[in-house]
Amino acid sequence: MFALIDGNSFFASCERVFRPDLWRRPVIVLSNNDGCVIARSAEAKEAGIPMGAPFFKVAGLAKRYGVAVFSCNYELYADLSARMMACIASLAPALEVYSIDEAFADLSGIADASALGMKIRRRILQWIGVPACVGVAPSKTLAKFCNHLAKKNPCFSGVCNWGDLSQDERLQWMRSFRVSELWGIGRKLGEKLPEQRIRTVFDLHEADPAAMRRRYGVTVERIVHELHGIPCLEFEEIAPTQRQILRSRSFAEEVSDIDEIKAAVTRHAHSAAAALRQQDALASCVGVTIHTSRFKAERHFGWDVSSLPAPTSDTLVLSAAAVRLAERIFRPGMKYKKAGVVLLELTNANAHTGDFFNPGDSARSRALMRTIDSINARYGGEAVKSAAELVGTKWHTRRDHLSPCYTTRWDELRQIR
DNA sequence: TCTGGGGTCCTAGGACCC
DNA sequence: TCTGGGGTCCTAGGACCC
Repeated sequence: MFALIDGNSFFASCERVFRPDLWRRPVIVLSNNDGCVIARSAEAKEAGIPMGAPFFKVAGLAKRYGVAVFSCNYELYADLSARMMACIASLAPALEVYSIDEAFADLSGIADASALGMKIRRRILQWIGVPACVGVAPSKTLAKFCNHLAKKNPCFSGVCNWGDLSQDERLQWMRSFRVSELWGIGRKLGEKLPEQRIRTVFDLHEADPAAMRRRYGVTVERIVHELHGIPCLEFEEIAPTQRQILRSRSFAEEVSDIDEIKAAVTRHAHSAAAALRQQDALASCVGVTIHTSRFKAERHFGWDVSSLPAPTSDTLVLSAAAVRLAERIFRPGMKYKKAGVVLLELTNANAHTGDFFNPGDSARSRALMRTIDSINARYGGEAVKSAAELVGTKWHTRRDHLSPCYTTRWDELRQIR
């Protein structure tokens, strides 16, 4: 049996943890650069604010309903997420962290899964302050579906166990949900399947797996099996190693100055390299993207990659390569809105065999990186950075509604008088 | 004026091997 | 000279997830 534990409106709930005055008010959280709505409390959904809407289009609506608006405070969400995962791990035998707000737990051998689900939910609410729902079922897809039921239907009190439902109830619930709401069915399939008279989750459950495979590929065939309780997706307690690391951000304002582009690219290279070292990996290849706005007539999507002489995790090597690429793809006179750095061809640092003529990172380089990482861990992610990053401010990310990092910065602790 | 960021998997087709 | 059968690797593009 699998359980899927999922924080409700997670980012919005995180913003409420230290703000009891917001417990009944509508809350929304915006994407980077205050671009789009990416999380909404139940009250904000009721007010009619759509998911993914550009903020400038719903700002009037938000004001009218007294919605509390927040810029994305990823540092806060990541810390509360880690606490939530630790809390689940204190009760569940094995955990697969699926995303920042969700985890699968392996409940094989648990006698009363519903009772455990209730306990997990209560503990997360009490220890972390975030409401969560639990779905329990013999496959991941059904666990997702049950979690969805628990979220939408108060009759489940936050925990829905497939095993507790009669066959009639199961079919009834499957008939009442559109196929497009199912995990693994996205926009395209959600449009294509109804053309073949597959409109509800029940219709897909009744479909012939072999025919589904022929028409839509192995992914849809697996979903059909999973709906019958035949697991096709494995429980992955140990996350597979990442294949690429990407850092990119939109700019607050358009940028035409190559030095500001280089400042942004340097920042992203620093951040990506830190993530690389965090997972004990080396990169053999680095790529850079610079984009003008998608919404303007005159456009340029610049992109190039270069191979490094030896696999490395040295920020200075990676950022120098990234800056060279940026210089190569930059077109004078274009107004850029976004830049990114991607690290590719990742390998495990501990399994790496050096090349006699190209030994890669020196002991001196590794010691320097360790020192930078430990200073940044203690004093904040950008305590040590390249002087190149000090150029300009247009490339910075807009974050006009940022909340304090209540749990990770001494000077932003909540004060109570 | 203002429109996010970070990932993975699958498939088809081409190039190449014996 | 031409052909059949079996295989791998790489890439681009599409689709999906949160």
